[in-house]
Amino acid sequence: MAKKKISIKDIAKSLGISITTVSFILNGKAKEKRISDELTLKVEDYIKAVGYKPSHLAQSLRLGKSKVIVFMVEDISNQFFASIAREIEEKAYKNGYKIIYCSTNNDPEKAKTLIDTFKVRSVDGFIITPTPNLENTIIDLIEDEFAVLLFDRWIPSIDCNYVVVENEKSAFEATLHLINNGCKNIGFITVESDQIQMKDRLRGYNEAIENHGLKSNVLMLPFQNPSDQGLSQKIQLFIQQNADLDGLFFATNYLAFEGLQALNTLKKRIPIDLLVVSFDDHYFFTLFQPNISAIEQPLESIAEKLMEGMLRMLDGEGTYLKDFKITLPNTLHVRASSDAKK
Amino acid sequence: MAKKKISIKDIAKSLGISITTVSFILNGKAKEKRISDELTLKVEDYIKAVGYKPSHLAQSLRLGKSKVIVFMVEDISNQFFASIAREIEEKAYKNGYKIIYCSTNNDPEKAKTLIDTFKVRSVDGFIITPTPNLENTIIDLIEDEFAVLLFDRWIPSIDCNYVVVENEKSAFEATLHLINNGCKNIGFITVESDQIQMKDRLRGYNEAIENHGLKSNVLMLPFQNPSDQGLSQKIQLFIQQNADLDGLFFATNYLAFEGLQALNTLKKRIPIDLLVVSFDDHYFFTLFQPNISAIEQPLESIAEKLMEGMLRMLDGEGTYLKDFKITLPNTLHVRASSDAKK
DNA sequence: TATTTTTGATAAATCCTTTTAGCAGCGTAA
DNA sequence: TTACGCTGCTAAAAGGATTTATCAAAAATA
Repeated sequence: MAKKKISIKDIAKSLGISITTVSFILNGKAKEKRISDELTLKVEDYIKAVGYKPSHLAQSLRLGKSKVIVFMVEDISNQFFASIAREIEEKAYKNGYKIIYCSTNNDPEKAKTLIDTFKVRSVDGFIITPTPNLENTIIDLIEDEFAVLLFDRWIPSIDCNYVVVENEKSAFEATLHLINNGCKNIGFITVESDQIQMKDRLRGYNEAIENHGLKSNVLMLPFQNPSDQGLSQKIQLFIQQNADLDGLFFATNYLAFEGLQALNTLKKRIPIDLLVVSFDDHYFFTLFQPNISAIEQPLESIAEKLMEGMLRMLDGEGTYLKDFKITLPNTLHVRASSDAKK
Repeated sequence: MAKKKISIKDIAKSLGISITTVSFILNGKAKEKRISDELTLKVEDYIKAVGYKPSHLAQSLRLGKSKVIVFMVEDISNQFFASIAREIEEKAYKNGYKIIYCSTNNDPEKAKTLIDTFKVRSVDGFIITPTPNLENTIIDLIEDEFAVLLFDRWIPSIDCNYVVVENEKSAFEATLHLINNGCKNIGFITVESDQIQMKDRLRGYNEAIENHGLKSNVLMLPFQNPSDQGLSQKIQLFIQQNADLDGLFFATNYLAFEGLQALNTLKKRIPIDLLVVSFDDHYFFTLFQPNISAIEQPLESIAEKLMEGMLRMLDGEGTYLKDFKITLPNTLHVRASSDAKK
């Protein structure tokens, strides 16, 4: 027994006036369009009484704006992305926008397909963690005047707005922190990937190492699904082959988790045998014994900046924002795992 | 320089035929509507050549279906919900549906507001983890002939389809497992909540306890944001006040994390001093030393069933599914934390 | 040849809104 | 009296699709 949805036309008919008048009143243009106060009030009362709500579909069709933003990440079940999703969602709803999400799995083909799908679904904007080889798709998007914002990584070769963090600087500082705590042989464990944030982290590490005349020692793991097997074993092997390691820096938290397993298996004691620090802080790092030092990305600021940029594009300044290329600072949390005084 | 979007009308004009014909061909009704093969081919070629894609907005408006499903959970940044989101998303896109997500924070007012918002946005279906006091809102939803599916918890007082897990049975079995491993005094740590899944877990625990003539020992923590402080201290106190505890059963994983902190602080050794088991398995439980036994919910099956139900409602059987009230079994993973033979 | 059927296509209504252009009616100024 | 401006409201187009009802021409039947 579904209540038939009431439309603007029904209201007009019931009140014996025109659709136009109702629409003007609905959109707060009564004064501007010289609708009498008397009629305005009458219509407003009636609308409230019947609980009329305009159809957003029809509005979108008419106005060419859907108030939908696509949030496309590598994997929505990843804690980092899920947390940002949560913040974004909050801010979007507050401003009358909805968020549709999708995961690329870092697969360029899937990303392209998804973007194509959404282009024709008349969404207004895209917040994207780009996969490799996505340049042209993103260029098209911008040319088609969609609002586009990259985050987590950006694409140097194209002029597209983004919100990222200081990967290089923080990696530099974390490495420095290990050095200052007495490490002479620091291993950097990362993942084989074109992702610019990963390259930046490696660069930061290498700079600090070189600055102090140390030897770079990098384990580059194949890019694969975090839940895949074998990562831990590979890290184990690396540690065994480099008996003189006295520090480990993990380029992201899931590598650290695997690494901690490896250290456990090898009966290496943290921070006695080795100091440990990781990029991407995680609740679990404070649960683990000893607590693991980590670089925390400012999730809330990232989300804030993303929505700020989106809203500026969508609600006013148009799809091109001059210089909305934002790099946010991280926070290094020093915990027991890298505290030599322990 | 945005390419102007091409519409069905443009195609008709370019080809000198009617909109109707184009539409019929687009919808695969060429044969049925006796459009000649020759013309059909010509139109299809043209459509491919210009890369025309129909406007989903217009289709939705016309057909009254938007191909959008709302996924409303307590908190999308929670690993459990995020993981299911990921699975749902995958299956939805495969079937031409989009997923809009939102988090209620378990706040009934926020939930109602969100549902109201989406009702007028003409979404087709709702997948919901209900907050308290949501009965009437959900009844309205069903009366308005939206496709509705509850999950994680359901509402006994209303006839609404759902997908949940065997909370009572699994809690019973986990408690039994502790008993069989020699526990005489098992503490159950849960959260003050009307949520039916929490009540069921408590009931399962109590049944097993009573069955074996043991004493029920429940710590009911106030419902609050997991990141709030003080949970760990409260658990600590509980453990100290019950010196004879030899087993702990956590009703959900974030309580276990807090509890593990507490045990750490108190220098309690697992599984020597206490056995530990938790509801809701988590990656960290296998990372923690010793590995923590836990009950794993079948995420993929849950997502599968949810989408199966949704699709049946949306693509055919209509909004009322007879007896789609599904309870899925969990898996108890016995690990070092509850293995007395250790 | 006259009538009916089939074939191949289309006009127009509909979904619900926004917005431009315009229409009466009335008072005022010339 | 004529012209003009203002007031209060509305008709109709547009946005992009689907679908019902209809129509002309050709083919089949009587």
